[in-house]
Amino acid sequence: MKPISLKQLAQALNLSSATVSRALNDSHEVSAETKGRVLALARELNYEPHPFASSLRRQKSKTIGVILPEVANNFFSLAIDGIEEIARLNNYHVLVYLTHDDHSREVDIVQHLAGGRADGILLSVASETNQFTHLDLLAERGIPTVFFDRVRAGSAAATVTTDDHRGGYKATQHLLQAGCRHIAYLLVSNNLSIGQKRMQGYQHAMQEAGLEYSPHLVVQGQRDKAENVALIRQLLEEHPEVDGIFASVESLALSAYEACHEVGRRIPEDVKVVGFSNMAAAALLEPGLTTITQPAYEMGREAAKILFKAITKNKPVLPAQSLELESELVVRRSTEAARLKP
Amino acid sequence: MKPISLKQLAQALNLSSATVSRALNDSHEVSAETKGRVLALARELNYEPHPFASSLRRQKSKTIGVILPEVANNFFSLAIDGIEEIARLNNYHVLVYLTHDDHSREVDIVQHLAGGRADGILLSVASETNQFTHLDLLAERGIPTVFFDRVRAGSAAATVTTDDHRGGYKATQHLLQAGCRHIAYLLVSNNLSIGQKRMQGYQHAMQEAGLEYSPHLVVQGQRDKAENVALIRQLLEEHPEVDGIFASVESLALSAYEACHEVGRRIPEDVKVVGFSNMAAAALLEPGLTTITQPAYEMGREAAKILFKAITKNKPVLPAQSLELESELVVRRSTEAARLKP
DNA sequence: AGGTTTTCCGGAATCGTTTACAGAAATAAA
DNA sequence: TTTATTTCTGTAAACGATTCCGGAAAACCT
Repeated sequence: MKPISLKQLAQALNLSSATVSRALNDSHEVSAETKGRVLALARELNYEPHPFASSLRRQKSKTIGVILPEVANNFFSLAIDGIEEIARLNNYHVLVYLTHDDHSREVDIVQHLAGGRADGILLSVASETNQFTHLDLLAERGIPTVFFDRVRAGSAAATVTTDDHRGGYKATQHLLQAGCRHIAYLLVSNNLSIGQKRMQGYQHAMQEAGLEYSPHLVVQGQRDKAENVALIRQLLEEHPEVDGIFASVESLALSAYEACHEVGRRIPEDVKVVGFSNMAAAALLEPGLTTITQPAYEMGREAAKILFKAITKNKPVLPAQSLELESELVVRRSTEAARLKP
Repeated sequence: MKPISLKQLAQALNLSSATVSRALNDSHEVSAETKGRVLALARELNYEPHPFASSLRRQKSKTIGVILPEVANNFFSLAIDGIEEIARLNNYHVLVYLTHDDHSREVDIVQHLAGGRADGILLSVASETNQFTHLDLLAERGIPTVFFDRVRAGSAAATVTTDDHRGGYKATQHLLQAGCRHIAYLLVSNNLSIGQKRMQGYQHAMQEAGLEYSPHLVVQGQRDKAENVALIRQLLEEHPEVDGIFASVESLALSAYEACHEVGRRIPEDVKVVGFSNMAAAALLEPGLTTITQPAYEMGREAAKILFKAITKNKPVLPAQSLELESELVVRRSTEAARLKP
């Protein structure tokens, strides 16, 4: 019933548990012969060390914690995929926690993890989070932390992000080139790093084109999807001049599509849409959605790699290790310029 | 630097660690007064019990393992969401592992988890898996296991599934009603429970309509997406009579769309498509995809609930606890009958 | 008062490993 | 041959909690 313990193994071999432990850890101070005997029986009896006993003694959990706002989201799903891959290569385990963008939940989780359950943490902050005192605990405890995508503003830790400013700029510029003049910006939260940076890129492009930035064309989404559709719909009705929409996150791009349908605005003829997105089906939408696509899988991998470098070297992660990966503009029909009559 | 231990806490209070432990666990054999003192200082010093020490002694990991084929998939993402929710309510932690449909990986993971790292397991088997000896270990060790969606055929454990047979039947019947006569069936793996059951539903409906089942119209997908598109394309070219496609998993529905585009078959005029899917954007595809939608979030929740019932009662999960939830046919334009000329 | 039961607390063993320390045997050096 | 070194193994003390016992003090009975 219960798995076999090292002590039992030792008894069966007429050895002390110390020797057996050393043999299993391939220590140099045990003869080749006994090593062989131990390994043989261990394999035969299907022995494996109890993870927590080992963790307790070594003060290593062999586990990392991943804290995400949500997982029903193509970006985070792909990121988890990358993270799990690197963790597996390092023989580590992955605990996943979801904040659902709730700050107090984020604090709870971090506090729990700081208790020794994880050797390191990958974090994409909740949109509600604007206080970061809970992260000080991690620093005190010396638990390396890497932020990814949604990062802490002036953090002392490493971050893995995409070129959000540039992405916002590229998206907006693309809309401008397609002929848009009144471009709305949709974001999910004002105190989120990504929302701000992407917006700066948006403003930058607008300014460069000699267009003035209008706060009325900026819509901040809520957590509820139906509400977002209503908000965008309201925007379109109150501002019929809007001829372009830049959604800084995937879900808002979809809401924009729905809102346009509802109020009868055709994409791309009346309104052109571009959005940050990692949706596999972006090309199959009606019409195909022009996207700024982040290398989500690679971001997960890279963030995990940085974390493991810190864990294995037992050093804190330095901000200097931060990485900024490039996002890609994928042009599809949602931003197609009006067709010339043949 | 290091978190405070129970022993230190006891010392500071001039109490034995036994008493402090009991106080923290709200034992009846410690006076209200000392209980108060302990709790107060514990809170002040931000004490929390070391998870592994506690786990080691109590032989409870407070952790469940979730083994999935992949996470970049709307169904599994939603399921994780539900699982995490229930785990949190039970003060449990969630380890996530991905098999990428690799059997040997599944075996590895299960063996690791059987070592005591998890108190229970939620499993959606890899498509490669057709041997289940690795699961016997879990039974021996008394680790409760609940399968969900992709289940073991004649398993002795509980399962949470959707009415796959009925779903397949409904999908096919819907295509038939829309006028299809040559319906192709796409599945991901022949030894997967879901592929088989959904196919039975398909065959059932075909038979009921007096149509004969043709193995040539059944396509088994590979792991690679591009390959799937090619396979479906080949099907469409070799069998121009195909006027309906039923994709038993989401990714194949998308591949079907692409294949149709490539060979110039219009949906729904030439070919109608229906697929199992949990894509949020199904309605926004070109054309909107008719789906059989599974209650993925609820399935995750229910599977987790069953698991926790077993964990807290320390009983194995019984097959009798199995649950079959209803899937829903959501009709969209991809199966719209040919319009009558006005 | 004497006996019995509660109430409350501490000592020490325990969970299953790892590792500092020590010591015996074997080998090398003198 | 004696001494120094290497090679191997074992004893015991950790890691940080929980819990079985046992016992002192207080409270409850006659």
